Amino acid sequence: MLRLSKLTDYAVVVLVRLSGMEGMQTSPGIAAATGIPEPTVAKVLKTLAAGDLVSSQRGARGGYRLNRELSAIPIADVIAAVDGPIALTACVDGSTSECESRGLCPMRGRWDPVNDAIHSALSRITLADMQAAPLPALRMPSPVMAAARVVLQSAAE
Amino acid sequence: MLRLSKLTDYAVVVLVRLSGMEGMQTSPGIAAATGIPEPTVAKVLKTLAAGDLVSSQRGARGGYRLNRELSAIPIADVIAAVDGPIALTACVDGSTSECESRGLCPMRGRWDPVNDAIHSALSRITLADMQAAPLPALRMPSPVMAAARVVLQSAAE
DNA sequence: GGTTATCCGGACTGGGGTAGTCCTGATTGA
DNA sequence: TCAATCAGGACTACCCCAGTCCGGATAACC
Repeated sequence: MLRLSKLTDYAVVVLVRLSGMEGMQTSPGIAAATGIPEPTVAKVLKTLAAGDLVSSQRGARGGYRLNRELSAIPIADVIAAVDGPIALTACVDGSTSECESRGLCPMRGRWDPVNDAIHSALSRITLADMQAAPLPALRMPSPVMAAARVVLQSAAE
Repeated sequence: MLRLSKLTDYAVVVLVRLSGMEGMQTSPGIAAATGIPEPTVAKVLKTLAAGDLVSSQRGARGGYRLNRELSAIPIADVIAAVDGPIALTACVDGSTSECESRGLCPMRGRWDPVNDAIHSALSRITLADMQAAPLPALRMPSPVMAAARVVLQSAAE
């Protein structure tokens, strides 16, 4: 199974939460709203700020806010900010360390097309594509929406 | 960084090696040819046999052989055989365990489009695409091939 | 039928990486 | 000046993977 760090999952949750509210939001506030432990939220936000996805404001009444809309944030950017460059193996992510069986390995560099394919796939999906009506305080204006929610529910379980 | 288990990388090397030789091959033989430790090769081969990518033959003069040609093996199959189902997060891989912040998490099931995109990207790339002329005993029939090798070399480093 | 070569399945362990916490300092507004 | 908040780093505990090892089963050869 391809594994994504849990922090990336948290990052998506946090970013969606940020987009849902006006103005600045503090990490304790986001933690309370999402159920993610506060120190972890702070860690994620700091990482996202370093990746230029959010801006921070220090001091009293400070907090974080989104730099771009969700639809302008491909999931690849989030993964890159939290987990580093997108690559499947250590062999091909630009590391300079030598592979132990370098002289015999017939696969050197061959993962590149795979990495490219994944990167382009992830670049085409934005957070807006992943976003849906927030589950808490859900409004159901129509039976269609209710049906949609059932589908989403079962897909998630 | 998306991480692929090292075993998957080994699996690709082993499968390419299997395709390069006629008849049965033993795990010690493959280990010697690839530089991968013998117990690890055996482990990979057992996993691949369970995934129906290779067939095994017990007893003296036994060994392993490919079930299909490289061009008929998408990399997605290899990953699925070695690492399990292709999914980015534990949330969406069919596990029955509950997410700790289930009621608040707005992302339940939202990774599905991402997983689908990655899966389809990986299904389009076969081992034949990743294979190239084996580096040991390399033949260079034309300057074009020599130039190609330089490109592959630099891409791998 | 015995011997040899090989695969099979599981258990075990050490190391690396991640998640999560904590602390100290810097910045800003009241 | 004080309180609220972010910044940056260090630290620890835990989990998972990589790699090894062992006893057993199977098949070919002599």
